[in-house]
Order: sequence, then structure tokens, then C-alpha cells
Amino acid sequence: MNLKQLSEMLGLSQTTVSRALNGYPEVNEATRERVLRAVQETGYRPNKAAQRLATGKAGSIGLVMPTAPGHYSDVHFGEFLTGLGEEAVRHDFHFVIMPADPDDEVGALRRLAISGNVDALFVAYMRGHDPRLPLLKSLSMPFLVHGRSFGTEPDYPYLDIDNEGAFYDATRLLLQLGHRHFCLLNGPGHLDFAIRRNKGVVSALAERGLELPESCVSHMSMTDEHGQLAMERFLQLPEPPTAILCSSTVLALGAIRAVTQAGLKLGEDISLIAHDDVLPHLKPENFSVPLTTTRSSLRAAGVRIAERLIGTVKQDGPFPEQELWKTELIVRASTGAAPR
Amino acid sequence: MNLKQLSEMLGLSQTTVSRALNGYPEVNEATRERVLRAVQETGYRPNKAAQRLATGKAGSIGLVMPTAPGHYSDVHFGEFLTGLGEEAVRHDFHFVIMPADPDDEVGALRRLAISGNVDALFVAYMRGHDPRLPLLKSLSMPFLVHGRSFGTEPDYPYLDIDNEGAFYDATRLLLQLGHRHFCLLNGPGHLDFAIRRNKGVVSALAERGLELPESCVSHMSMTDEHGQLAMERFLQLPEPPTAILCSSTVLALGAIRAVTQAGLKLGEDISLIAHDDVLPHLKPENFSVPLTTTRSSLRAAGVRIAERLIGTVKQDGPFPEQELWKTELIVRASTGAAPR
DNA sequence: GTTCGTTGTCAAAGCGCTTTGGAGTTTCGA
DNA sequence: TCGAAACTCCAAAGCGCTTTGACAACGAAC
Repeated sequence: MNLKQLSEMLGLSQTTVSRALNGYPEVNEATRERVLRAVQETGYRPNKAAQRLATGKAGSIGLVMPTAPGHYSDVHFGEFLTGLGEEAVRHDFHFVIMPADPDDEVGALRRLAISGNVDALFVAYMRGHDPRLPLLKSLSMPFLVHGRSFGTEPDYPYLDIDNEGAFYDATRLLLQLGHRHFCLLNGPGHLDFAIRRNKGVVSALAERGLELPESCVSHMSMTDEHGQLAMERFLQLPEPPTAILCSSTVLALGAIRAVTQAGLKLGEDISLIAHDDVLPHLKPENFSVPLTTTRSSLRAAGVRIAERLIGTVKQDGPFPEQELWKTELIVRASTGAAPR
Repeated sequence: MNLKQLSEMLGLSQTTVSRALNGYPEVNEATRERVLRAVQETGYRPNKAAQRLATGKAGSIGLVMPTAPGHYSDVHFGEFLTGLGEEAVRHDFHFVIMPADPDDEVGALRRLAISGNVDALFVAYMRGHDPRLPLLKSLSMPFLVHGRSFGTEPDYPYLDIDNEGAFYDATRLLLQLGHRHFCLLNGPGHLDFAIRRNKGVVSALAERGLELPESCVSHMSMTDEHGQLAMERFLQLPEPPTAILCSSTVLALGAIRAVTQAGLKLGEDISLIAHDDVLPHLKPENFSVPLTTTRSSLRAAGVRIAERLIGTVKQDGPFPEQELWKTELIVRASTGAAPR
């Protein structure tokens, strides 16, 4: 069933039917209702490709999903996507996901943009000096980035959390508890959030005249396995840490395993604060020793980003160009006074 | 830059340029190279919407993502998607993801199909008597389901793992170890895999004249929190279990927490076998007591499904209509002889 | 009675691509 | 030398929709 058939069936022109469907005023209410009823009965749905071709819009936002045989799927990605979807469904928007080799993200993004398949772009996993930013700016298509790109002028629309502040606050709390030996279990070093969290820790330590030696920082993709490995290494250090900052509850999972296996008690021998993205399957309050965390909901960020992006496409704006969300520091049992 | 501009630039007709690009034989090799070079230089990319309108195909597979404010994002979903993507990227296919209220999955699927946005459909999270199946069959669009639908004639293309066999084997192993009191920590009861795993356990027990009382089965969405709750309940039973079958390593995470907190030793006081989807962030060999599992890679299933689906669209087939993958039973330390 | 807005409708152009049905050139065997 | 068979290439139609510009029909205003 297409427009032509529908309009012939109704004895109307395609113009009138189209207008009736799209809420234009210059059509008789009786006619409009007749059309609407026919649509109900026939189950007619406009062909999106044709609609897009004619209008240039089709209610979709595009994103690139890095993927390759050895590439870890990221728990955080799914959670974020759910947030995006939660909002998108309210506006009858959909996503076009272009899988891409991690080495070719820029190319994939360009292809996606000029494929004419999407109205707006979303990018995440920002890196320092991210090469996608210049491309996005040159594209004349709405976009929004989740996170920021360290080292790039922040003159692009983004939504980020205050990673530096979160880890600054967390470190400060641990310092107040008397800790002096810190380790940072961070995400991949080229990612923006990792850079900023690092910075937060370093500057809090610097206020007390302390440093964060390179041997006390680990940069790895955020799986529990990596958490365990890194933690085991930390515990081998000549001066083992009593305080751990951790970029994800997933990493913490592994790290705590290493702590326990070393016969140490979390919250007593060693304190740990992790960043909590509020993953529904991994709640910090459910850890055997409940985790002190910096918290910010990844899903909520997804919802908000979809809201802004869709609003921009529909020109519902104006939206703030840039948003920086504060995190909450929630104290539970995994932090305690430094052992002496 | 569009076809018209490109062809004018080259002094050729649109026909010839189009044919040169799409590998048709009736074009001079020299001309083809000239076209290809121009494409390189200008960065021309055909408009997908137009392509789709003209051909009816556009290299995309569609799926519905259930999502709502209270709805759990599923770790398994992300992992599976990564698998799909891994294969799709090789064929320059992309996904169209339509988020939908969980109550309206059938409607969303229909809308997605007749939107003309996709060449093929994929569905998962199959339920018993799944209402999407009749729709799919009536749609005359290629589709593939992950899993099966209990109670429906299996006359549709699917890829599934042998859930019943897996849990039958697992139960049998535990029986051989002397266990007599079983509990099953299963996924949501309306889902097909949960039904079949239940069946596997029941039939293995029946061979020994044992039953699985309703109080010994839990049906919950697969989060570690639910795992803990259910396990706590099991441990309160007048006759507490010594053997646990568990539908996911995520559930196992919580269950083991409950076991430990109850002062019981995994692999001694209580044995547990979990199904392992090979989630990269949750490896059974890394649990404090390594987990005995039935294993089948979710990502591999994603790759295979994309392969079949894309092959069908491109008519590369023939592919087997139905595939049933065996799982592996891998024995680690979480299973041991029944305590007496 | 003519003129002028309104209102409701339509025919046709156009979005960027593929594909059908030729048509002009060469090539080659008879 | 000629006609048939390749080779190359092209003009135009068509995919299903939106949107522009025009046109009747109808009162209201002059």
C-alpha cells in the first residue's frame, strides 16, 4: 500500500492525503478524518526512504559502534543505548548503527553522515585531541558528543560529567581518612575521561604535596579481568597502596578479587572508591563490602542526549550547547581510615 | 555532490557512472577507472535513501530494542550486538534499531518492517507462543530468530543453542556427584530458553525419580541482585539445596554472594553450574571459586546470525534454515561431591 | 454584478538513484 | 563490402513521497 493507491482508493489526490497525514491546516476536517480512518483500516505507513528523499529528514540518529573480532563489547555501551532508546521511542525516532573497525571510526562516521541515512550524529568514547571533532564540525549536520576531548577547544555541543571533580573529591576524602599511598585503576589512557580522572587525582594529591608515580596508575579497558591483573601488580609494589581509585565498578569487581585473595580486608587494610555508572546488573551496594562510589547514571545521560539531539533535529530547541553534570560521592563500607 | 553533478563533471551520463560504480560489465575499463578516481577525489557517496527507493535494498538489518524507564538494559544484548556488528561491518551493512515499549514489540516490529527502512529483520528474546512469529511469517521479508518459540511449530528460520540438552547434562553431572536437592535459578519464565532449561533439569531429575518443586525454581530477570535474592530464599527452604543450576553468570554472581554470606563454601557445601554466554567482562574462571559452566558464545551467535541474514538479503545462500548449537559443559571448582 | 479573499483540492515537479530500451561505433567473419 | 554481433554509452522512466503553484467554488465586500 502506498500513497498513490491510498489516494486513489479515497478518490483524493496524493497532495491532499499527504497533507491530511502531516497535519497541514489547508484540509477539511471531514476529509482529514476520512483519510485517518482509511489509514487505520489499511495499515498504510509512509515509506521512510521516500520520505527522507523528499524531505531530507527521516527521524533517525546515527552512531558508530566500534567492533572487531578481538574488541571487547562494552557493558556501558548497552546501558547508554537503552537510555537513548528510552527517549527516542517517545518521538518515533530510530537509530542507525554503523559498525566499524576501531581503526576506521573517522571514516565510518563520514560515510554514515554522507550516506543520507541519518539526521544527526552522536559520538562517544571521546579521546584526547579526538580526530572526529574536526570532521563533525565540518559536516553541517547536528551532532552531540558524550564526553569531551581533552586538548580541543570546547566549542562543540557536548554532555559530560565532571570526571576531574569526581576523582578530585574522592581522592580528597581518602586523604582526609589518612591515606598516603594511592593507586589509580583507570580506563584506557587515550580516553578523555581517563585523562581527566587522572588529573583530578593528581591535583588533589598535589595539594598535600603528594605525587602519583606512573607505577601506581594502570590504564586498561574496563573488564573485571583487567581489574584483577592491575590490582595484583599494585599489591606487589615495594610500597603497596592503601587507597585505590577505580574508574568502573566492573574494574572494581576484579580488583576486589585480588584484594581478597591477597588476604586483605576491603575497607580496613585497603580502601577503594569506584566510579559507578549505575549499571543495573552491578550495584555497588551489593558488593560483599558495599562500595563507596562517585555516581552518575549513564542511562540518564543517554536519555538527555537523545532529548537534545532529537530536539535539535525537530528544531524544538534551544538547548544548552554544553552540559557538565556533577557526580555524587556516596560513602559506603569500602572506605575507612588508613591503617597505620 | 550527487550522481548528476559527478556525471556532468565527468562528461558522462548518470547511467554510465552508476554502472561503473556498481560493477556492471557494459562499461569501458578506462571509463570505469576514470569514474573511480573521480569518486576518490570528490568523496562522492551515493545517497542511501535514494538507492533504497530505487532498488528496494539498502544494506540494513532491523531489530527492535525493548526499552522503557524501568526496563533493565541487558548485558547480553550488547554482547550479541557486537557479534552482529562484527560481521555486518564486513559487508557494509548497518543496523536500524527501533526502540519500543516492551508491551508494543509486535507493533514496533510491524512498523519497522513496513517503514521500508530495512532489508531483513532479526528478533530475539523469544517467548513461548511468541506473537511476533505469525507477524514475521506474514511479512514476506527475510528474518531470523535467535532462539525458538516453545509451543510454535518450528517452521521458521532460527539459530538456537540446545538449552534443554545443556541443562540436562549439567543436572546429570550433579546427580552423578550424589546431589539430590536441586534448585534452578532461571531467567524470566515466559522466555523460551527458560522454559527449555527448566525442561532439561526436570527430565534429568525424573530419570532418577526426583522432582523439581515449584519452590525450588526462581524466574527473574538476570541481574546479580535477583540472583542474590533468589538464592537467599532457597537457603531458607526446609530442605535447602546442595546443587544449583543457574541461567547466567550474572545471576551466579549474586547467588554466590548469598552462599558466601550464609557461611557456606561453594564447591563443597553447595555446588553450582551456570550457563556462560562468554561475556568478556565476566569470566567464570575468574570467580573466587572458578565456575563450572555450560558454555556457548553469544557473540559467535551474533556473527553467525548476521552472516546468514546478510547472505539471505544478498542471495548468497543457501543457508540452513535452522541451526541448533550444542553447548560445552566445562567442569571447574564450583561443583563437587554432595555433602552427606 | 464585479472583485477579492478564503477554503479545499489538485497536477506536476523534484528528491537522487537504478534500470530499461535503444542507439551510435567498432570489430569481424562471410 | 556488408551485415551481424559485440561494445559503449545515453535518454528517460520510475521508486514513493513532499511541496509549489494554480484553480475552482463560494461568500463577502464594493
